[in-house]
Amino acid sequence: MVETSMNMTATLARGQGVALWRQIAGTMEREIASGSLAPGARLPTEAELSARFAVNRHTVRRAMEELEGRGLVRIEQGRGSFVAEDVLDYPVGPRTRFSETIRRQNREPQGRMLRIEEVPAEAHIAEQLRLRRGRPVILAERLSLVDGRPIAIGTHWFSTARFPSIAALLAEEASITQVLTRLGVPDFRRQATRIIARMPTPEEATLLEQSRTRPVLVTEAVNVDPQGQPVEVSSGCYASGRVQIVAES
Amino acid sequence: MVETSMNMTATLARGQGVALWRQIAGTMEREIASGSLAPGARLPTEAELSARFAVNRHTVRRAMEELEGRGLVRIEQGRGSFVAEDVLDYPVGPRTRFSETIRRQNREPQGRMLRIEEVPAEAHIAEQLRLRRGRPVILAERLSLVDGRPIAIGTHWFSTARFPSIAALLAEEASITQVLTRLGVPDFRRQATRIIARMPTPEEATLLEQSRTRPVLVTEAVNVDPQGQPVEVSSGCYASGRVQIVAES
DNA sequence: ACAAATTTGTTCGTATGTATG
DNA sequence: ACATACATACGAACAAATTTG
Repeated sequence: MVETSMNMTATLARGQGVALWRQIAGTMEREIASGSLAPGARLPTEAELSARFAVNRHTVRRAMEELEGRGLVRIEQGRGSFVAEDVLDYPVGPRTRFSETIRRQNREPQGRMLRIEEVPAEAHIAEQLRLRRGRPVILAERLSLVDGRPIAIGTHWFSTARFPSIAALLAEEASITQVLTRLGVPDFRRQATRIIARMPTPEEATLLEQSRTRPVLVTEAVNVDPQGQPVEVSSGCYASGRVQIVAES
Repeated sequence: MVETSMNMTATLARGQGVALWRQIAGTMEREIASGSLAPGARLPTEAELSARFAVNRHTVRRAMEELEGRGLVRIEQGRGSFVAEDVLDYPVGPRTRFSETIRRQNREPQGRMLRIEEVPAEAHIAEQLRLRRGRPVILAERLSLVDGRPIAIGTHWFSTARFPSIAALLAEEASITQVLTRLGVPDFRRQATRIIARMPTPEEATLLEQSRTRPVLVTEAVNVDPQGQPVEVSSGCYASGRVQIVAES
């Protein structure tokens, strides 16, 4: 149970021409705007709020509906209500680069390499890299964070034959772009990005600090060099609710 | 219980240099390719297959893994295995038009209008149409089908002030593009498309003939006329698993 | 809301055949 | 001939997800 006694029973102006639910919504909006309720923080339950404001639960619900409609809170049946976090725009386009796009939104991008392995190419990875199935490929998996919150799991496949030394470089250097530059591919372009939705695996949910009942967005794309040769197959698994993918036209 | 006696116990060549699981995979691949197992059809259970081929369940599972890896079947824990249906590519770009993109994939697009209503504009719809909140807007909701299968629910908002007669036209004519042409907007362009994933509402799941435990992809975009004036806010709710969104670069 | 039945997923263990050096 | 590694195949038990009653 959350300690709520710090909030003394709020006094509302009854019969003064302003509906109680509007006063409640206004009070909560101020608390959210002031930062005393941080983004992502859990709000008191409807029962707690109705006790605090000494009103019926329906009145609180009307106020919460208003706040949800204005995008200030997020209400989840069976879980609770939460201060809305601003969703991050994740643009996809021919020159999609993680760090740049994040910094353009005045946020701080970070990355943590999860694993780098050499594995035999699965059928569809091999096809896109124009290799034979089973050929060795380097698989690099990285967790991307923004402002300390996990945002996406990126998985990248490279041909070992084309980039024999890439594993070591990836281990040192965080950025895929920089690693490819050092390997003689200073420029590459993203072809079509395919986007699907699915439920996360337990590991994905843990890494993304996300409920297992909420879906993830999954992208897949091939990066090609200026000669049109495939350089990398990359896949991203995004925490839905914290990210929206923006396809620029 | 499904009647399986029509399939007599298949005879596999043991000890002839071809692994049993490969023979099983080959047999099932032929049955799928021949069309005797149609796309979307449920395959026999692992238990039934292991009886049919007189092998251990692991051996059947190894064969199924192979087929899944090659994209021929889809295996779902607790439900069963199914012959894969090809996912529909749904491109988003500046000139996205439902019917054209579907026909280009040699499929038959259809549409069914679900409702046309005049409602007050919610905050974010109003903002994108550059109206004041609460101003009347026409809301049109349509189910899109391809080859008879529901694919997406499209919702469209238009300013009543700008298009006073649009409701009647939408009721007659299926295509948004044609209706706008007749209203003096022969050309429009799609700006950025935002894409998120979420769980469907019960109504959405029913309309899309989809399990409520599978997510949907939701797109939102604004169409603007050549002068840059917003013409329409449109949102699409896509059955994940039957469709993938393709962002062209 | 709960329980049962069905179906796939995972993890043990055991045994055998085949390719390699 | 032998040792080793690897793929194949079978068996049992249990876990997890889904559907049905």
